[in-house]
Amino acid sequence: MASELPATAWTVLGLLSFGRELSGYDLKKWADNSLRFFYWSPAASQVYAELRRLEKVGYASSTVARQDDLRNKRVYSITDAGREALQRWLHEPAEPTVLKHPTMLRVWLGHLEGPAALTKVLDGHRADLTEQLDAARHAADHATDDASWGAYPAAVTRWAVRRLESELALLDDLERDLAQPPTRRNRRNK
Amino acid sequence: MASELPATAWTVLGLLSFGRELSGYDLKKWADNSLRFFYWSPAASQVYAELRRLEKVGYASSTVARQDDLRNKRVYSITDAGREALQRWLHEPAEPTVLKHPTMLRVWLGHLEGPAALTKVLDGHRADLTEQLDAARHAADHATDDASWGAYPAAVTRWAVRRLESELALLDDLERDLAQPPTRRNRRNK
DNA sequence: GGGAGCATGTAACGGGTTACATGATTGG
DNA sequence: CCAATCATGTAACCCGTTACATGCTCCC
Repeated sequence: MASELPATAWTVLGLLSFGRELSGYDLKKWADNSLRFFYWSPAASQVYAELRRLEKVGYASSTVARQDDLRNKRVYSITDAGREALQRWLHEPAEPTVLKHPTMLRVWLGHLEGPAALTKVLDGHRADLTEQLDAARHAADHATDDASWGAYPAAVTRWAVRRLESELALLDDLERDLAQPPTRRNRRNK
Repeated sequence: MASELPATAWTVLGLLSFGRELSGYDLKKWADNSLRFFYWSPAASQVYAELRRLEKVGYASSTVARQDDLRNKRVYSITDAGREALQRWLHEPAEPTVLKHPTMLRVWLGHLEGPAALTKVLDGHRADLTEQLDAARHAADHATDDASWGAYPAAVTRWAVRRLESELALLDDLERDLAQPPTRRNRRNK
């Protein structure tokens, strides 16, 4: 059973499932400003590769759209078979969530460094987070106003915003914890 | 400059940096009940491969410890060069955090399904989260009581617990949001 | 003139996974 | 006796990345 196709193929097919005709270039752009906030954005070359694969198995079809005179691009749309396959995939149990947090790994190795260096690491991370939060807020506002992608993507981008906000809060908690770690005794009882 | 070694090598070396002599088997176990809560746990075969690599570049050294008569295992320890290299690595800017959330991907594709199927997906995810939370709490309690790994790993496991708790809260928020999405109008102004 | 955006790819590489093999010991 | 745990690896595979190539058009 397994999965029939790699994760990237499903996400690309997912992008197509909103009913638009999109080129590889478009797909990469949409991935960059929606998918990346809760999943990830494949390399451009990978997008093209998956599109060719999807077409080969009949889940997508393409036509060449000439726009001006010599400007050509190949646009893809999802097929009925593709939509069905995607639905089947949705019903399978979700793969485990992946969280790979290099900053926490560095904190975890704090004994090599001491508190001073850690503060620097944490500050850097906080800066990254606020930057991401900003981008996510823009995406969420846009998705909330522009109804054309539907309610679900909008809700998910708002989720992404709240997630980043709570990551920031978690960072503060961590710093407090490092300054004043709980012990067996003073641990609030669960 | 880049990174000299793959991420797994640094995490394995990190495990070794706590000063114990550990076998590949041990390493895999420690990864499973600490690292995996905020980073990830490499396959056993990968652990052995990285250990051989670390030894080749002089960041770890190994000796064969025979325990009974014929039970042998190869135990590794970090070298001075290894500790220095690890410290250098800590100082480089952290790689971006990776979050790959298959459940949110499914919600994002909610238009293929409708609310009923989504509830099932979300319930499944909630079950996963509570299970993980349970495991994380055990790890955190253990790390808080057993001082032998030091304060930093303990603080990070507690961070992991809080993170999972807030993920659960975020799930509730998402469900409320899906039931009653904000619009341009009623959006709290920011 | 040149950089940015549009548009699509190829080639090489490697990190990490799964599946499998082996064999010993311990405990129900 | 069999399953689980200890303990270590090999082989095949492939997903996905980086680096690179190409060429057009628009705009400063």
